[in-house]
Amino acid sequence: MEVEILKKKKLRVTPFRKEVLDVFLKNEHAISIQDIEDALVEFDRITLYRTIKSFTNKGVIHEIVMPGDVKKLALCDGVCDHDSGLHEHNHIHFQCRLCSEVYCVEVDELPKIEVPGFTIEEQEIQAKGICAKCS
Amino acid sequence: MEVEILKKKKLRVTPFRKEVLDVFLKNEHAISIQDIEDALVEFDRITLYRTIKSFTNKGVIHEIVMPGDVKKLALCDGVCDHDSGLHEHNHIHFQCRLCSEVYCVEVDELPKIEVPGFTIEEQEIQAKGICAKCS
DNA sequence: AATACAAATGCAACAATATTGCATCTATGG
DNA sequence: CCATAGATGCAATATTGTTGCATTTGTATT
Repeated sequence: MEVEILKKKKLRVTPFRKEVLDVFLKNEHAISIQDIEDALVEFDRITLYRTIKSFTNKGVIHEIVMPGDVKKLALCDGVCDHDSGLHEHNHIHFQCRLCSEVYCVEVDELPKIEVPGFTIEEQEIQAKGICAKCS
Repeated sequence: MEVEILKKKKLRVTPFRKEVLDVFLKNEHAISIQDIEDALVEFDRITLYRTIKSFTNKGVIHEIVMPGDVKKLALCDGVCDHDSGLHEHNHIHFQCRLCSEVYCVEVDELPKIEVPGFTIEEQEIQAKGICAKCS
């Protein structure tokens, strides 16, 4: 599983990368760098940061920053494959007011915003409320 | 101007706070903490951080984090008045791909997203494209 | 299977960003 | 004008992220 994901994105397969990827695969919600550190038994912090950067650049994961919260990371759907900026997501980022977890939620269609004078090329939606589990 | 804003939000009026508020009033786009530091002649960095925190808590300003960019700050419309989380904005956050500036753009109506199982209470939209000036 | 080489790792040092404690000062309501 | 809660300034420290460099490892190629 981890191997296929890495190979598909042309990333070299190493034990450490598989471990990091495992942490993402074991969580259905977005995780913080601290969460990853807690899940790993022994690791080098610098290598972790570089791994995260590689994963982000190749579209394996993407960053999510909810207002007032630490940066979180989540697996991409498989369509992301560029080096910076917003990714082509068909999902919104949702944070639950009760459990504080951040989820990437699939939506059929994102509404198109129109703003006079501005050309909108990409957009992302961040929402807060109550998640399915806490309802 | 600065005094009214501060008093309305029940914040004590000090020379430093007026200076910081001035920096916001002089920019029509969101600014980084670095931008504020550059605009001030002599200041205490810790006091600046605390001022920003007070302003944010009282809804004078709000944080904007665009993917891959540093945190930026912008004045609130006047409707924000709570201590954390998303604010009740009627605008979207827009970053220009060319000049990199971040703008809060007023929109008549934000589209409502529906997600089965999730109760969405607040939402924020982040967009990228070309701004009015760079068009 | 051996090899060559680009890429990843691990360590040290450091840079940027943000917070806490505490003593002092000041804006504001009475 | 005074009392005092809140703001400031300084020192120390925490958190988060980066860079350089020597060494190791994964992968494609022979």
